[in-house]
Amino acid sequence: MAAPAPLRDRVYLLVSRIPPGSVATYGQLAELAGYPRRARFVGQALAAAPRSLGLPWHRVINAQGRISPRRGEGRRRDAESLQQRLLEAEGVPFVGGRVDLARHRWQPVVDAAWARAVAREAR
DNA sequence: GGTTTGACCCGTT
DNA sequence: CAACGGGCCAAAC
Repeated sequence: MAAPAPLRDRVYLLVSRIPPGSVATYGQLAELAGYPRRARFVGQALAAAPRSLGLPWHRVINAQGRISPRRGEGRRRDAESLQQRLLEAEGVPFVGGRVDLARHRWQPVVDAAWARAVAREAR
C-alpha cells in the first residue's frame, strides 16, 4: 500500500512545518491535507518518505499520544525508541508511555490560500 | 482480478 | 483497559 501522490506530497509539506516541541497525529495531518479519514495513508507516506527529504518524521504520533508500533523487527523497532528519544530531547515528555496531546499537539495557522485549495480539492 | 496488507481512527461492547 | 468492527484504498501478490 502506498499513499496517493497528492496526499503524500502534502503530508511531506505539512510534516516539514511541524515545529520542534510539537507533535501531530496521522489523522490530523490527513485532515489538514484535505483527505479526512485517510490516516493510514499518512503512515504509508511517512514509511515511504526518502531520508533525503530530512523530514522531522519523529514528530508524528498516533491519536492515542503513543508512538505507533512498526510491523517489522530489528531496525524498525529501533526507530520507535529513537523517535521517543528525539521527542524527549526536544522537550516533549512521555508520561506513562504517552504524550499529552492536549499540551503538545501542533496547532498550525492555516492561511486562507491553503484553506481554499483544500476546500476546492477535497470534494 | 480477487485477496491480503498496512507508521490509523473511532465508536461500541 | 482490551477486543472488535467498520471505514479507508493503493500496492503487492
